[in-house]
Amino acid sequence: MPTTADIKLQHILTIVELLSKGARHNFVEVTTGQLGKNISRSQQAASKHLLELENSGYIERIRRGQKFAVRVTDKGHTEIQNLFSSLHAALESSPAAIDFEGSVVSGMGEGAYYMSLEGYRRQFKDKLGYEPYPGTLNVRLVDQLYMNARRELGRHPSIFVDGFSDSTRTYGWVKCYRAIINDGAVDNAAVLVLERTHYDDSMLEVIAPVSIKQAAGIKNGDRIKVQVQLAPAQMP
Amino acid sequence: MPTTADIKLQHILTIVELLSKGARHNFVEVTTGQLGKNISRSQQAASKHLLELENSGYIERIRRGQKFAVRVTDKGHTEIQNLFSSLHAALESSPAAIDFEGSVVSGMGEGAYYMSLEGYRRQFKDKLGYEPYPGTLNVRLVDQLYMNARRELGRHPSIFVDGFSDSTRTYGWVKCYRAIINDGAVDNAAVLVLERTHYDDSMLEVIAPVSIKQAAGIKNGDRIKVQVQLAPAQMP
DNA sequence: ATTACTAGCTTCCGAGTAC
DNA sequence: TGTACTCGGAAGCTAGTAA
Repeated sequence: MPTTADIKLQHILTIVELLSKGARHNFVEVTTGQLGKNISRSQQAASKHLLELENSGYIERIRRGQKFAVRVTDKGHTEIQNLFSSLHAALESSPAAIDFEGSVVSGMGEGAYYMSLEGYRRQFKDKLGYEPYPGTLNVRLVDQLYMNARRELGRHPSIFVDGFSDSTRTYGWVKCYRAIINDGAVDNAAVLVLERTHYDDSMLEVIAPVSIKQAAGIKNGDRIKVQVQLAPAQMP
Repeated sequence: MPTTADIKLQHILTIVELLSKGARHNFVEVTTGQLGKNISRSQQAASKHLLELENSGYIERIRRGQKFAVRVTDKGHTEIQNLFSSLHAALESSPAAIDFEGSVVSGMGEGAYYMSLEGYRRQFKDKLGYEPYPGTLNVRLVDQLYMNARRELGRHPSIFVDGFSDSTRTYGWVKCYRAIINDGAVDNAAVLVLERTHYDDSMLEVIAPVSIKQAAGIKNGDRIKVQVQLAPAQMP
């Protein structure tokens, strides 16, 4: 629960604008007209904001002839810092993991075949650190909710396996995402997003260095949880 | 000018609350009642917020029976990041300097006497890196604006010179702030804030390794600019 | 020119309630 | 239980204008 105290949301833009004019430590001259323009409000609204902020002790004003010189007080600065911290926490607290749930289905064998090609296997070894156990585990997602997440999975940064071609045809790229099966039964699996897939968004294809079915003690039709680990979020 | 785009201020709390519940990558179940409580609004308001955010593409919802599962979209996340960046810039952009303007007055000689005591001089040498030119320069501030700033100068982090005592009496501490005179005519001066001062808020006492009057080419009565350099702002 | 008051409009919120 | 509709009141904004 964000602890944004008792400052009015509407006043944030005003204080931010003042701060960016350097009003943290020095009194700066601002006209209500200019301020209004900068916060996309009328001159009158800006005037009201300043009055309210002054009455609440968030800013300090000194008459300079007809204009005012304004400075943000410690109280005002603290409020903005609190909001900043709330945003920081909210943006950081992303667990950077996407949870899926589905049921194990017998693969079509097709995916398993492609993934066994030397052109892919060599890259898996290089980039994932292991040669996958033969075959891919197919997971049929059980809820629209997971399908939506699946659809956008490929947009996240991935371990990228390049496509290649042999004498007869070309093979598309594969994006790999490290994943954990059933809360840790297998902790170094990888979910694959294929350039040319034969499945829709309701299917997840998973590989691992070992047999997932065996390691997790599951069989076709069983429920399975797949947690995709994303790269740590980047902060600007 | 902050570039906070077209998201409504009122919706920020809602998105932040959703994000802190982990709704960045996964759909999370939230009831409008609970959400309303957490953002200090009614259930109805929360419901309206979600509807508007959904229509604007900032969040995505999926019906789960009677409840909803909600996720923040990239668009929504970007908006919050933009606001975050604005705040960051506003809080950072503090030039961390306080400007003063005043006129040079002949000191009372008193300050100069105290500052020449060995108990102070040794610490100046240690902590400022130089032995001050004998005497302090006194600056009478010319505007209420500067006096207000002067009053709170002592609250900022300083180079602290301890008090001491000799056989006859005790001497108070001195807070030093590095300062620049007349845009660089002297760039290693220091403004002093004394525990026991005999001046009011309209006076600034300045020392430097050289004669400020001589280095800046000024005499009593002349206008002078003193820019106090604060330590870089700390970010939580 | 600048601040800020008033009047009126729009937006936002909360209560009651349908589903 | 849940969501979300309508409606009345509160809050915020703008235009006009006084000082």
